[in-house]
Amino acid sequence: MPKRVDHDRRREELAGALVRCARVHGLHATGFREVAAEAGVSVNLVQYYFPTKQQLLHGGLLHLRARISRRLSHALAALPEPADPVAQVRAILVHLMPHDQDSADLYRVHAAYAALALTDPALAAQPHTAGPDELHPVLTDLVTRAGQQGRTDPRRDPRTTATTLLALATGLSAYTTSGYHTAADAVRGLDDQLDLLFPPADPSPVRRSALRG
Amino acid sequence: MPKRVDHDRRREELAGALVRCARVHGLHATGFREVAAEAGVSVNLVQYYFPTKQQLLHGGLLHLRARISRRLSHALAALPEPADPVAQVRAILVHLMPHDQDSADLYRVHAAYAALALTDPALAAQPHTAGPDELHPVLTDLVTRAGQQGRTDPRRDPRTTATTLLALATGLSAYTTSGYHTAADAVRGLDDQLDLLFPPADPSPVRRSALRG
DNA sequence: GTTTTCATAGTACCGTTGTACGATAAAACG
DNA sequence: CGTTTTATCGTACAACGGTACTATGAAAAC
Repeated sequence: MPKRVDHDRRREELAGALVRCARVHGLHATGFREVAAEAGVSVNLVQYYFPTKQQLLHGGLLHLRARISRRLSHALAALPEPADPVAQVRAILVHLMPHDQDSADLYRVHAAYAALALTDPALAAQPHTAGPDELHPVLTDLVTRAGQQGRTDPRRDPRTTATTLLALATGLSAYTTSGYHTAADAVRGLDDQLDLLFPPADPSPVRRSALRG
Repeated sequence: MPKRVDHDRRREELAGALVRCARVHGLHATGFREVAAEAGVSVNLVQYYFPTKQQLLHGGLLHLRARISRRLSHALAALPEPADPVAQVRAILVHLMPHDQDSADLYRVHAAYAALALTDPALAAQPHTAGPDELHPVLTDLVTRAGQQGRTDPRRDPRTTATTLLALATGLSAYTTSGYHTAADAVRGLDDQLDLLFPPADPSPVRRSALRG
């Protein structure tokens, strides 16, 4: 075997194996032995790259976040060019939710990390474990831009709208993952909310005025 | 010690101890020994009432659900008499969210159960583990009643509205529990959404018309 | 060509966990 | 009063977890 190995690459492989295990048996039940078996290497090799379990878990979290972030970038890049802020908001939220097999797996494990962080201070100390820390400003900015284009009620606080949308996506994702409804239902719920917040410039009767006057 | 003991009572006590432990160290890290120590009894006594760990976990879940349900009933009973459906919806959702120490603990452990159910088929098989199974019809009914009173857009599907509200409450609760924002912020977000869905019969300028025509 | 370094493997150790077994005091029952 | 039941306890056992120690073949360095 060669002497020099790309440690980062190897860590990525092992972190991928960790996520693959956690997706099935859960994060708490995934240890060195399972990861090693999944990756097809010895137990000690896992320890060679992740000396302690905390580092292993941390590596898995980094891997997870990188994959989610990559998916999000692709989704945004695939949007048609005249960047519509509402469409961007929708793209971000939809691709945050478990809408296909891959994203369902990612969300599942991410939820497991979030649950673990509730009681594990070492994980909670890691930035971006579960919260919308870095996404919230982005959404706030997009919502603000949409407001400047007159797409929403100017009296609404964009930060509140961003929080609401993120929380809704989170809740809908949780229900999808629990099997309470389908991914399509979740997307429908999200679109419904987007229509409510950013009413389409429609020739149809105005949504709300029907029940006034 | 007396010969006859109310087993159900004892089980409640032990389940309470389980929840108290899980609140701090997490559900997966809570075993017979911690529960026994928390309850001030021997390890074997816990096993006497919950022979296996699955039964112990199941007992804790039942205890949890009973307490949440009791809190909800009290919240609904405390409402002023001419039952306003929107106020009832709000009461249900607010008291589902972690808005004080007790409900924060309950939500925390409930979230741990939900996370565990994602990978533990035995828990997932238990009804009402995490989903809004029994609350959704209630909310749908209340939203329908609100619609009959002309409080909301008649074109909206009450079931969709109920799902949205539940998912929003879930997401806001998750962020509160993760420490991303305060419980008051979460309630504000919920109230904002309720105002959006059920605009107050206001003398003030109509919310949405400001940006049309 | 020898020596050092490095990636990998096997195995062993110790703590913890769920679970089982046996013991005991007290109450109930005859 | 004796016996049986019952709530409780202490201890033990087998398995599994993370972690540490040692070995080994191969590449690199000199």
